[in-house]
Amino acid sequence: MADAMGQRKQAVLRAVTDDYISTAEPVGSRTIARKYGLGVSPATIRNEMADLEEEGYLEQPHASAGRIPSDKGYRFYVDSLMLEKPISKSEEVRIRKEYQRRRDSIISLIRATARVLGEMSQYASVVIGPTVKGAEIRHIQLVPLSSDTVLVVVVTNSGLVEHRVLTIEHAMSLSDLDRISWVLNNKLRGSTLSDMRGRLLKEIQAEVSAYTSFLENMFELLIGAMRTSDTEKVHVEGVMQLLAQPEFREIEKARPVLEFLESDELVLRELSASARASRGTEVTIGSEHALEELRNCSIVSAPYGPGGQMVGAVAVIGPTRMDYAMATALVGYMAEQLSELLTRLDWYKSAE
Amino acid sequence: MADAMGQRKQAVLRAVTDDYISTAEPVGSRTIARKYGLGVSPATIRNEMADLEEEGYLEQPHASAGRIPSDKGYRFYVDSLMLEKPISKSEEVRIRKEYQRRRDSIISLIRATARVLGEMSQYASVVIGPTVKGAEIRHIQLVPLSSDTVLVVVVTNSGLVEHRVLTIEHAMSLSDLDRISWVLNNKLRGSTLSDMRGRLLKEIQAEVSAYTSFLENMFELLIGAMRTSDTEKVHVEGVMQLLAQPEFREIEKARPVLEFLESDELVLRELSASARASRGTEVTIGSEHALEELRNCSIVSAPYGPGGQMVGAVAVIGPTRMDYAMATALVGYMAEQLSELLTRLDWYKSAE
DNA sequence: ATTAGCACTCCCGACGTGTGAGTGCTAACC
DNA sequence: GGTTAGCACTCACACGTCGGGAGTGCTAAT
Repeated sequence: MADAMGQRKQAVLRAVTDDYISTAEPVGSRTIARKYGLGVSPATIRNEMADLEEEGYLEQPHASAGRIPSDKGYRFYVDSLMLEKPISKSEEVRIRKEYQRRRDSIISLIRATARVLGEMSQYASVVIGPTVKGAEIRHIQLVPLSSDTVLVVVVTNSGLVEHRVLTIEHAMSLSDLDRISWVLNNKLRGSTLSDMRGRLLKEIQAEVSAYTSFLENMFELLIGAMRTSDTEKVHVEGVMQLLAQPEFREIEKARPVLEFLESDELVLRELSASARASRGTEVTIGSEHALEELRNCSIVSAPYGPGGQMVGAVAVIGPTRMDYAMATALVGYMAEQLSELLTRLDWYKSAE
Repeated sequence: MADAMGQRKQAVLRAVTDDYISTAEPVGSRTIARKYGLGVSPATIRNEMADLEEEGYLEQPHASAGRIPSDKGYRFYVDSLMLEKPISKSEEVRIRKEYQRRRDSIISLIRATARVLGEMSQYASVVIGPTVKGAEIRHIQLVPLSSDTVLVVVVTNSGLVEHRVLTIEHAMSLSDLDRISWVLNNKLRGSTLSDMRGRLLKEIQAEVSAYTSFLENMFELLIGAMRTSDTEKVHVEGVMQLLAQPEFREIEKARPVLEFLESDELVLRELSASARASRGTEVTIGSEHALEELRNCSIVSAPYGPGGQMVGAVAVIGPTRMDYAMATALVGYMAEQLSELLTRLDWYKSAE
């Protein structure tokens, strides 16, 4: 923090981290000297390592073991030491192929993203589906279900489809519903759901005055729905791979993470920050997490969305001993590709 | 199988199974004699147990341990020995409350079902969402997304909403799409998706002859979509609880089940039989499963659907040492409640 | 500043052993 | 003949001991 780290010390920290990431075993001075050509003896490495430990970059599981990086060490590694590891041509092809096949709905895309990310990273992956909150309304349709229920279907500009069942007091005929649908569409097309309550509500009520209370209920429902629907959009894959990692072999260690991943609410809260901020790929390491449950994990996340407007996030969750170079490259690429696809879906100029 | 089992032998088998289910420890003759008032000495119990073992109902983990039920033993227990354990009033209330809050869409219902089932059973739960296959079409809507894509939204009688993005060759105006939507609705309302290809396709093409190829593509897409969409409807909850069970404490034991639960395809294949057959609650025990991965598990499943027509299934997955009485009661009740809710949504007589 | 040498620490697996739970068998009992 | 008491036998498991090995920190020499 205070003084810049010497070149060799950085090399040692990088070597320790690289080695620990790939072997999961504490690494000793001898190993470093042998496998990484620093041209100095183990004793010298030992001195450097002792310094690094004192400064908080390394730690020792027990007195006679090798060193492993601390969270601070990983942080420095990610920020300054890590060598870029661009994704391979074959991976790229695999991803494109997968996306080619899943163009038929946004949900397919999201699910495919989660799956591919999980398989390729060998960690757990999370994808937060696009939020409806700020989205533009493209179409609203009322469909009668039973004598006292109506289904409200909303389509947004990015191809999202939300629907809710609305209970009504008085039976309404098909033509009534069609007429209301028609008015709604004319008034609402192009505005966002959040716009709905104010001015527009009044205008619409004026036009179909017979159904004031129906409309009020509907808006209430829709606005409420948009708030709660988010938790239904968390997609998790690859939990198994996470359990295959040596740090999670005893279930007691894995429990906190699994509990986190099982709770859509928690996942959403944790990642929504990253989804909104357009900071690009972001790494959060162990104790940097606000959540106690994640102190043994790292998360690599990136927001995505059409044309720079971020609507969701993709992420990989693994042990702090994660292959950060691979994960950042992969997450970044997936977010980029997904954004591009969404952009292509969304450039219809509300003509006519 | 051949001869009816003596009363006392049955009592012993029940005692062993009950005890093992609640303690997860092999149970010895002494325990039985003490905890379950059979009025005979341990030695007598030992003789009975030796017989039961010979007949294949019990087995011994190792020579000096107590007995545990074999799969055959569990089967007999489930079929003839198990005492009914109806769900408690408070559980009932909890379930009703939960359902009260989730009436706003079918997906909410399904998810709530999975969650409640998981929490209450303390095992993993699976819910297969309703299939669109045989459902009646209530509404079709075409919504333009970009200049070369159209979103097709289909609403079915049970309130299911499916949507797919369709790529088109020539740009189509909003009014064109509206007109086609209108024709489609008139023709298709009330028929099922499977009906679509034959007669109806021709009729519709005659009416809007300008868009022959568009319609063909759309039908193709929809029919394909309905086939593949199923795998998107598997909801799993409570994997954590499964891992908390003593038999899955070492991850190696849990891996097969977890792999099964992670693969929507496998889950669907395994449960779709139970979903279609209207046999009611069904129990499959360990080696009775066709899948090798499930040899350490039991599944309690029941189909659900509106008015006797089954469209999906709910299930609980646990170790073979599962509390079958609780699981069958719970699964049965949930399926019943869910069916009732769906029935209520679906009695609109296509008036007008 | 770097390195060789060395004593020291600590984890880990192997081995032996005792204990306790539970069995099967045999012989007595009703 | 079914039931029971008694007893020897068998394992799994927990516990303590004991080297071996890996890796360190320190000191003194280069």
